Amino acid sequence: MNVTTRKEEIIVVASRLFKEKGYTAVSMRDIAQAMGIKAASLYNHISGKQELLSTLVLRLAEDFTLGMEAVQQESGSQVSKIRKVIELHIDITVNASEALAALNNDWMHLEGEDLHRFVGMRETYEENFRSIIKKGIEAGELQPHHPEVILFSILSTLRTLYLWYQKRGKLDVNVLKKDMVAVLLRGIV
Amino acid sequence: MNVTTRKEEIIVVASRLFKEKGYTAVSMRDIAQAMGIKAASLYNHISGKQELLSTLVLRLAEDFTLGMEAVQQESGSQVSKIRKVIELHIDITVNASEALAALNNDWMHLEGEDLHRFVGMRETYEENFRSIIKKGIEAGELQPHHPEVILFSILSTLRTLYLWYQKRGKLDVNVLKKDMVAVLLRGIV
DNA sequence: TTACAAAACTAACGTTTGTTAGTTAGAATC
DNA sequence: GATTCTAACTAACAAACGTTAGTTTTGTAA
Repeated sequence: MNVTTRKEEIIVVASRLFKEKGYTAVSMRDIAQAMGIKAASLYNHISGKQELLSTLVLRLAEDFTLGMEAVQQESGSQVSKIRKVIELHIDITVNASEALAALNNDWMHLEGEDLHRFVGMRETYEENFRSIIKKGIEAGELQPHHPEVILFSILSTLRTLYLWYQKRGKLDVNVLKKDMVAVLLRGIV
Repeated sequence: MNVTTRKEEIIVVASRLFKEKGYTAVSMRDIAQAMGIKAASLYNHISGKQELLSTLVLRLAEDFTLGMEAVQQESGSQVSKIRKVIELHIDITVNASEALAALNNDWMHLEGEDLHRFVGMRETYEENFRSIIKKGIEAGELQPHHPEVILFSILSTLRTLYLWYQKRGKLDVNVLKKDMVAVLLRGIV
């Protein structure tokens, strides 16, 4: 009994290469070489390059969607929901930092229904987040800034967290959560 | 006398395509078609695809470097320097939003000395920013959070500004500056 | 030992890629 | 009017691409 299938191994290797050079710049021969086999052998396990991308991206997109739905159904304040969203991003980043690169940079190379589905999920996600922020402003919990500025200030930081969170030594996840919540909610001055 | 050279037109078209699909996914035939000419004709004006990328990226990188040097030589508080950096990013974003995509996503496809130079410039830039933040914390101007968290929270938002600042209608540049400074410095609660 | 399935291989395919060479039409300069 | 320059063209190249077909090796179960 093997703990991971060969297919899963390919996906892991591919996500690492995609992170380094981007989906288009990585060839099937690159992926094969990184696994010590020939390109044609990959096709015993996967249907093609596109499957690698769509698996990586859509899996993660569903994690985000489910996480956001859970947050949405909570009963606390809007600020506490935002805190939950921040923690959601950090949790996903910590154990899927490679695949996040594909989600952020290569989603536009999805094809057909996969592309359509991803874009829909992303729009829904942003709309849910925007709704939390607007309610927070209405309730007087948040400063009355342009909601779009608030939304994308937070989201930009969370989305690119994968690029830097592991660069400088090991930031403990809980410390990171605490610091990021503080910085994103209460600022730095 | 023409106000822009043909070469400059190619660079503009290329940056637009690079933003949409990424450097590797854009072919010379794509660029040529977008200009209504054949791929081979491009070579009357440029030396190759790589020149397009390095021109786009290094030009912008120098803008950032010069801007940061100017900020560094100011005499105000560290917080006012950070405010200047925020404004610098917004100014560059507003009139070079296409090229910023290449700088953010495709710099790794630079070759040889160009790659080396870019990475050096980016490291210096981050180091200068980090230094401002550290001094700000020491001086008691900034909250004593992990400097790395502060640095990349701000930088992530500024670097991906090009992705969203023009999506929702026209945000006036000065309003945008004011809002972003407020959100990034003082938070949202 | 045989049988079977999993996972590798070699060889090749049709396309697309960036780029070069050589040519041509029109405008500017002498 | 002859010459030079600019900017387009056609044709073609070698290399790299994703993928397919058919074959061989390897490990497991009967």
